[in-house]
Amino acid sequence: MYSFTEENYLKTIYHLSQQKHLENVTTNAIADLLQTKAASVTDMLKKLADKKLILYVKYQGVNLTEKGFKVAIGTVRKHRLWEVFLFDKLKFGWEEVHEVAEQLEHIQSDYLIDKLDTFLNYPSVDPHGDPIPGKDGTIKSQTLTLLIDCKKNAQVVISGVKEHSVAFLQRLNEMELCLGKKLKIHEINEFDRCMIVMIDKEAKILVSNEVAKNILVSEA
Amino acid sequence: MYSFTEENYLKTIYHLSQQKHLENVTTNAIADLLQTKAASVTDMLKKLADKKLILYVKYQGVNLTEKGFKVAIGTVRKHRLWEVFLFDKLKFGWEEVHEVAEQLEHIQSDYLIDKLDTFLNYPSVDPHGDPIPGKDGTIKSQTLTLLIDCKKNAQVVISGVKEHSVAFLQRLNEMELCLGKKLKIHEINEFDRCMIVMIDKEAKILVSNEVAKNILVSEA
DNA sequence: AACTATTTTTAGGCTTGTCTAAAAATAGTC
DNA sequence: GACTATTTTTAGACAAGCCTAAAAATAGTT
Repeated sequence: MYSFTEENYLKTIYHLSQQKHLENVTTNAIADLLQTKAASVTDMLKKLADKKLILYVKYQGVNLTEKGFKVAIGTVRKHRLWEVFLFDKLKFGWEEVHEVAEQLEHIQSDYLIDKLDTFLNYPSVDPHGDPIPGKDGTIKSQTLTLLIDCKKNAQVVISGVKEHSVAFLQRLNEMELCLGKKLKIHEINEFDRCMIVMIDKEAKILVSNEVAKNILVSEA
Repeated sequence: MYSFTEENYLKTIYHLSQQKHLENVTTNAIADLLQTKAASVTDMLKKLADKKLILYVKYQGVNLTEKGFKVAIGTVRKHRLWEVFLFDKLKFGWEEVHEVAEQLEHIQSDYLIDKLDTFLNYPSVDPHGDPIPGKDGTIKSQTLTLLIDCKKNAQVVISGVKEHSVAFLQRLNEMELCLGKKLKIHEINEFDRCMIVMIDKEAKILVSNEVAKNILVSEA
């Protein structure tokens, strides 16, 4: 099995390679995300390369191997299943689930994860709308649109968020925006692209373009 | 907060001091339970003493301080709540819960444990009948009797086990004995003290004295 | 009280994962 | 193409936890 730290590195490399398709993941990018120093990252990259979990060329960044990808995707699966548990069952707020799931994702027991998946009734997305990889490592990713890119009078459902910070999610809580809310775009301001949006055919609220840039929607 | 390892040492010292009342806990006893070497234990005892978690006198064994006791009892509380979760919600067998709970007990989040306690509806015992310490560290321990010490015709309820090994618990599974089962002692053999016991007023089964020595019961 | 067996501690070393400071490689600019 | 800024790697060190082997303390026996 792989250590807490190894799983975290692999998961981070996975997330970064998702963001910047094709390109190699850089040492500094990993250090930033893991809140550690570049020198520490280099050390770990050598060890992960020795274990054939990544392809590492000095000064050229890294990519996951098939083997490393499986570990990373497994960690993401565990993380997101635990998030669903915390949100659905323990009634955590969606801004609270990430931190605790960062710990829970490293519990080592495939049996546990199978049982948890069953208990949660095989969820397909986590509380932020991110897809949960299957046991076999496949991900069903829906193509979502940014709210900011929607046209006037469009009717949509909130299906995800691009930004995962606690501050942003709390901002959405204050506006009573959460996954599954149905929106109709009533007006779009020409100057700053802020929107006036109707929630559940009732309240009209103002959504700043900064907020709208980070909300993912699908057609209603 | 305290590390995974520190919590394990404190929990072990707690369990040992429960067993052998009054007396100091010895280095070797800790090493045995934690499956490590005496030299490693001595190292850690010094560190725990520096942090005022234990009272340690060279060659004389250790005792928990108030501070160390709180950490230990907190870890036991977390362990047993997770066991209830695994058993009640995820449908683990009672012989399967311990191993995974050994990992889950080290997740750091008081908020999580509060929420879990609520979700489980404030259980007072774990799947083996052991009491779950309260948030304040108090334990309501019931005084239970060993099945072997019961008299003929006694009517009792299985309320705990003295032995926690997987092998023993599986043995009980085979005999369909579990927590809450009502027993009536039909006969006690004079020679080897094995018992013929009626389960739920139906099946009569033979319980060896080795098994009866490790089952805790309360009056029906 | 002395001798032996057992327990516990010390000493020195190893691994994992981290750090700082300095060196080397790469990228960007004139 | 040379010079500078940035990124990355190397070198050496440190803390946590563990180990083995040897020394010291304690306990048990006669």
